[in-house]
Amino acid sequence: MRLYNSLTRSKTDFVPQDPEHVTMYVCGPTVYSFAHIGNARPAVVFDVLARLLRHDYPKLTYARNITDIDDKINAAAAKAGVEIGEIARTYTQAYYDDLEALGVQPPDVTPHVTEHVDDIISMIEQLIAADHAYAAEGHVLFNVPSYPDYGKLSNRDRREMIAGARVEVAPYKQDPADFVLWKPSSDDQPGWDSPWGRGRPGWHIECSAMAKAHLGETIDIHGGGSDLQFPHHENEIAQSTCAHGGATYARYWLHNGLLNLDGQKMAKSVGNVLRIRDVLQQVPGEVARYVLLSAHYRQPLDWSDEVLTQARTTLDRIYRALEQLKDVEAAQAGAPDAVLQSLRDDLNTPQVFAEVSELVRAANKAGSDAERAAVKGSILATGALLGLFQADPAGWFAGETGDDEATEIDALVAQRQQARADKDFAAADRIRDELAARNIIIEDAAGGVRWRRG
RNA sequence: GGCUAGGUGGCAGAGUGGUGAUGCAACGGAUUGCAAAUCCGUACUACGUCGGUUCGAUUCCGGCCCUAGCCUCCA
Repeated sequence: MRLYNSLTRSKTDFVPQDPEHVTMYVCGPTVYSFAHIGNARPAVVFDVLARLLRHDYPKLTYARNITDIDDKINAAAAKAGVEIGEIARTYTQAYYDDLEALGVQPPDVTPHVTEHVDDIISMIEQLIAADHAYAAEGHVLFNVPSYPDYGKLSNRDRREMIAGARVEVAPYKQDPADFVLWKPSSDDQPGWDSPWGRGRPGWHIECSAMAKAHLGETIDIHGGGSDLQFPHHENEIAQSTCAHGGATYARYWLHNGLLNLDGQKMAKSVGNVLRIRDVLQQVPGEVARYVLLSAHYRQPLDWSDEVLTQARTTLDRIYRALEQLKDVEAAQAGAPDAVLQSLRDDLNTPQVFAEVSELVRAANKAGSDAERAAVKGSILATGALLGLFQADPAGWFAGETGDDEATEIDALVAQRQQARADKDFAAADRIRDELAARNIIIEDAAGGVRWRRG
């Protein structure tokens, strides 16, 4: 498997430190509001990577955190007049629900910051003991000059950053680039007792502490959005490396490209957010998932109604082929080599979709039962790696149709079939028009009639 | 201003130093009671721009233009 490592800015062979046990950590959300579709991209992309790693290696431990201590959560709670925990719980559950709808398998571990405050405190103590951090006015700060490699991941020169003059200068900082590991809480703010008084962790330390707690000092793969490369991941590297006596923190850094809406990145801070649940009102989760995988994960992805429509059309075509094969038992052959090779080439999902379309054509042309069984097995096995194509085809085409309505439609379709058998095409077309008016499209396939939502 | 990605046919989107993926849309044909679907085929003179290297560049190198991201919270 080859992966593009942001740290070396090159595609390299992936060699796990322990081939018997691969470890991966992905930055999860801060739960202060509903997740938007851009937040879904890393979840979906790294879900596919996790599936591939499980396919290729005997064991994977995949951790994706929930950041449930954050000043934005505090602000949301204050605004809503509820406890912090309630905000965190509400949006954590919403995140789980949204991802489930997108076919994302739960990671092996979902660490919460609130459960790791002790780990955070002890890591900060280690950093202070090693002279990489210092306490000042109730804060604890990481001393950036103490780590000469700082800036390596984001290819940034410290002096130039300071020249940018956008770093916050605070009187208690020894160096303008120093960042907060721990900060004091006022009485009305959530806080935890610590050697430096009652306070709460800064933004970056939680990932370092949780990765260590669940995956050890050196992890194989660390993923997240490209906007986290600096400062978040840079700071994680500094903290973890310095706390662990120089041990490598993450061996492969993977960053997904951002999602654009109207040519601009989608972000809560920009205000052009499209929530996952808004998208799910519009299309099935699988359509959204297909769109998220339709561009290479490192490329920017423009979200629009057009790409949703195209994804739906493509999935219709795939499910149509599977529907034709519904009476064929799929061969247990696994995904085709071409598919595996494409996925192992830095997760080239667009290439995989090209291969899927070849499979679909082969399915539509297949003459023998053996061929049909083989190609069905290939499509389903490919889909299992992508988290797609696993739905029941009839259910896919019925969409949101209720059982009662489906029964009624089935009856009308049967009537039309009888009319056609009687060569009463006027009656048959009348029924078809009637259904068309309800946005139901009839397809007279070789093996029988099929109907779908238009 | 610094750093990092990109700029591919009507749209989406891979990829490659020399036989121009794939899907959608378009067009023609087969099939069909008619449609839809499916299959076959065609086309769009596709690779931001100007130079360089090369027998040959969309693919390598350099300049320029443009876009997005990061440099501050952000997936």
